[in-house]
Amino acid sequence: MEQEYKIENINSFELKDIFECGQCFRWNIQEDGSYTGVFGNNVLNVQKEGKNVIFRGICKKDIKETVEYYFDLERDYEAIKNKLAKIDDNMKISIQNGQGIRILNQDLWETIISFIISANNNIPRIKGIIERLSAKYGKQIKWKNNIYYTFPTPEELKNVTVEEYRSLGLGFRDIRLYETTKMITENKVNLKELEENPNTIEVREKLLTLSGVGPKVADCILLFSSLKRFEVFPIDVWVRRVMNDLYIKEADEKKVSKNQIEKVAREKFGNLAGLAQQYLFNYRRNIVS
DNA sequence: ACTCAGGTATTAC
DNA sequence: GTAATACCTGAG
Repeated sequence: MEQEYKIENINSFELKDIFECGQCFRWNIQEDGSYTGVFGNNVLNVQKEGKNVIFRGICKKDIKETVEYYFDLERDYEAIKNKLAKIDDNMKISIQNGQGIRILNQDLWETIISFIISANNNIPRIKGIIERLSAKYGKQIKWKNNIYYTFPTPEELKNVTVEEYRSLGLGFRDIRLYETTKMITENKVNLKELEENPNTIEVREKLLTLSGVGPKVADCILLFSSLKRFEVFPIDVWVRRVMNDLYIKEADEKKVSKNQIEKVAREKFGNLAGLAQQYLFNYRRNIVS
């Protein structure tokens, strides 16, 4: 049913920072600068007016609760930013650049599949693949004369063949999606157990058994899904670049080892490494484009 | 024509 | 263990 919810005088909430910091793929900017996206069985438009935010759309449950959970509104990002900004000037500048970042509570299954698709791929193509996947196998939601599609559940992908994935433009990731879906529907990996396990090392190990999930994708899943592990530090080409530029300063960034980067991240950022990564990543990407 | 993009799996030392 | 290599696809 259609609902609306407004929050006045909000801090640490900027649409561009949240939706374009690399954590999600299904939010799209509209002509008026607002963003519309699908998550769970909901379609929402998010609009910022001054210091107020307005959420409108089709929401299965109570919109206030839904939004508070998904947008991580309970967390004190001001406090986190203050803490990180004290570390050094690099963090200070990065945070200034993306002060409105929030880490979304995204569905674990959707995050797993999305980041498998992200491997050695670019954002426009990742988004296109996910939309086609949803349009073909997800459920329709109608809102304001538009049709949106939910992200397909494991059951909805259960009988999809490798060839069908290939036809959607998955490329060499087709087999990974097929195998991972199979592992999950056959309960080789139990997502509920992962969500309930407080041991990050164990959860990570389990994620790594999934086809197409390596260290980087596993860390993205840990950080960007409802698993919400802020201590992990996903290292992709951009993070490698920014960490080398700011801290390690090796002439050839490709020679910097992953361990080296992880060590610096742990020492500098501790259990907030994931958040620090997000500010740095966002900053480095913004100064290029 | 050729490189590159949010890496992973496989193979070879 | 660690290094090298192939890999769909489409945009620039």
